[in-house]
Amino acid sequence: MKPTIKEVALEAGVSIATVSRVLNDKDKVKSSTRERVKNAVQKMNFQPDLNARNMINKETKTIGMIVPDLSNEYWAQLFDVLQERFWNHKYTLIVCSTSHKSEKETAFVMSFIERRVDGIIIGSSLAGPDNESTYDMIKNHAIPTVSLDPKKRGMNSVVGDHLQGATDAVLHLVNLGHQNIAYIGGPLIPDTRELGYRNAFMLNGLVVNEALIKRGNYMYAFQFGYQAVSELIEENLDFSAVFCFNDAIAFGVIKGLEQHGKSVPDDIAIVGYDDIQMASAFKPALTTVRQPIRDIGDALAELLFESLGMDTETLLATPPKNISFNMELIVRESSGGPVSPSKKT
Amino acid sequence: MKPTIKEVALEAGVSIATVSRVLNDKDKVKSSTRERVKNAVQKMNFQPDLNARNMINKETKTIGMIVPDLSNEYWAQLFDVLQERFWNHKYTLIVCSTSHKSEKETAFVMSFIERRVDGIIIGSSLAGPDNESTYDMIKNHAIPTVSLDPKKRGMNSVVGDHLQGATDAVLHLVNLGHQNIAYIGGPLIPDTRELGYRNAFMLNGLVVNEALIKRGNYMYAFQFGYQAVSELIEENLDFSAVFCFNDAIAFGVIKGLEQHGKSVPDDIAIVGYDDIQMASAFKPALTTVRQPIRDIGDALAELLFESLGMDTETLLATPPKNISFNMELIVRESSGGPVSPSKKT
DNA sequence: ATGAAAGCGCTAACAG
DNA sequence: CTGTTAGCGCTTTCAT
Repeated sequence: MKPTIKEVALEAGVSIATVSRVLNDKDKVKSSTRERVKNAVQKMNFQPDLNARNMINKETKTIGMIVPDLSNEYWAQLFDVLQERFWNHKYTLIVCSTSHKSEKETAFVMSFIERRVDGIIIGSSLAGPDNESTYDMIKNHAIPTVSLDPKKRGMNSVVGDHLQGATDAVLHLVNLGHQNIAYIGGPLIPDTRELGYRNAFMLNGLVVNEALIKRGNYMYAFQFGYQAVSELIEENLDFSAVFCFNDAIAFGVIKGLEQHGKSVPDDIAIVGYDDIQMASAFKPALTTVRQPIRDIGDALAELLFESLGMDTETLLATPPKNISFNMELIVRESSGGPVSPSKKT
Repeated sequence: MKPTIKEVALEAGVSIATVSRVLNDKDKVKSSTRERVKNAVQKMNFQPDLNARNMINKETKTIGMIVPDLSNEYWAQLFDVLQERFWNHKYTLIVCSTSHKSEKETAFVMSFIERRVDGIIIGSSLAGPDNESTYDMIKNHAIPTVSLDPKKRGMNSVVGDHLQGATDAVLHLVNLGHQNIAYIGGPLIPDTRELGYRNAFMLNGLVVNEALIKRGNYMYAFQFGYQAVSELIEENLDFSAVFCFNDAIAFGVIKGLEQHGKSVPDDIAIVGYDDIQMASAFKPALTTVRQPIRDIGDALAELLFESLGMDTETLLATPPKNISFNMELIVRESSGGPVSPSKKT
């Protein structure tokens, strides 16, 4: 058995209170006794039990985070940024990946509550009836939360302005002369990127061909893109460009296109979203929309820390903050650019 | 404040012991009282505090996992597989990403000990003096551990047979007629893949040109590959093929090669390692060595559960198990194949 | 079948 | 400065 504070006290010939004191060095302790205690701690290889501590402090120094898919580089990187931030404040970040299954989200939140996490970060945002109760649970337990989705039920949120990002992306394609632009979406509902897609059409007085929109609650983004574009081709639809929900889907789309003898960007222009590492390396290099992950992570952490410092009353009374970040269109080969992203109608 | 068992007991008009009983439905409780308690629980939205429970049960239902880099798809996928397995057994998996910094490994292990995790999974395996103490700490505290590195200090381990995998990969290149094969390694020391590389040379009576080996403790695999191959070119070295530690590096290498006007596989043949999703989509499609992630994850989980069920004495007395998995060479375009992987000298 | 009471390992008053 | 004591929220004997 691991040694407890009692054993250490015995070894050092002091009371457990004194041991506790040198451990937390709050109260004054005579330096000679302090030394004795420290030696005992060292000798017995003692590590205080964080859980026992937390029970008293009414906090767990733990943050729970839910993401839709950790294999997605965007989420992996965001996690990295956040883990770093929280670690510096002695918090442990627990991630749970839902693999786009909404029932899991609820289960994860329940487990977070059982574990008494100090805060929650919601990265996924699936639709469905389950979720209402999920958010209610969080509200009921008054747990500081930041969502990565816009204005979700009065929660704090940090979001990319995907309406702007998607609009820019599709505008770029329109400016290149494309009229029949397909959209291969993600599992999000509602999807701001789709809105941006429609917005770009509206701005140009164009009409969206609904048949050119594919949505899906997929498991593997890459495969989904591959499959969706294959359907588009097999349905004999006329399109000269595809805007994709994210880069992984875009890669799948490109692969699918090539498999069907189409070349990118000569036959079909492609724009992705996220600007993951591989985007610039891919052949053709991917035109995409870059998310400022670091900034998003920093803002998120800051917002959560703010809430963490409040008592329940203040927390409940404070209106949620919604922070938004601009997205940047990166033009590369896959869209048949280069064209300046600012070159609007 | 969240309701405690006391409040529930009051509400239901029973003692806390009874509430505890229906919560764990161990002892017999009259069905009428059980109902009353259940209603109270429901009404007050009560969730028992897992930490308080764990304090008594001497377990935390938590497993700590350390990986070198979560943005690496291999680790992300392995985490996914493991999270699923452990979740089914009511365990929470905490991942920590070291970003290849060995000091972090020690820090994470210490935090795991403080949190009294029930088990540890070590995915990274960095060299350096720090690590000795890290492993000693785990040993001292008698925490069930499975390493993803071979035979590390008498620990359980589940590993891919990278000696075999790398040997096959390089043999493939040799069979294709290459003699000057560079190796761009990873942060691991010792590195079995490098050994496989050397082994393939030995098997063919060839001599390794040490100048063609690049190693590095990098942050971003892709960039490292890019940079390493650029150095190779700038140093004016003669090589016609590159074997890479992983696929992300391979992509960087290909990018770097193209940037210097070399074409893959016509000028230079490339073989990667891992077979991540993108490998088949990349242009040229990447010849690589596939790791059986699912199998590795399953074996790992099983091994850890086995240890979890032992008392300290048995645990310490049980000799470590070392499970190894075969790797599979997947021949695609980047090596200038196709050649059957079994076609040896 | 149920309640009272003794802790789990630790911190935080409260006395000396 | 340091020891004693009362809990944190829960499980688990031991009685009843």
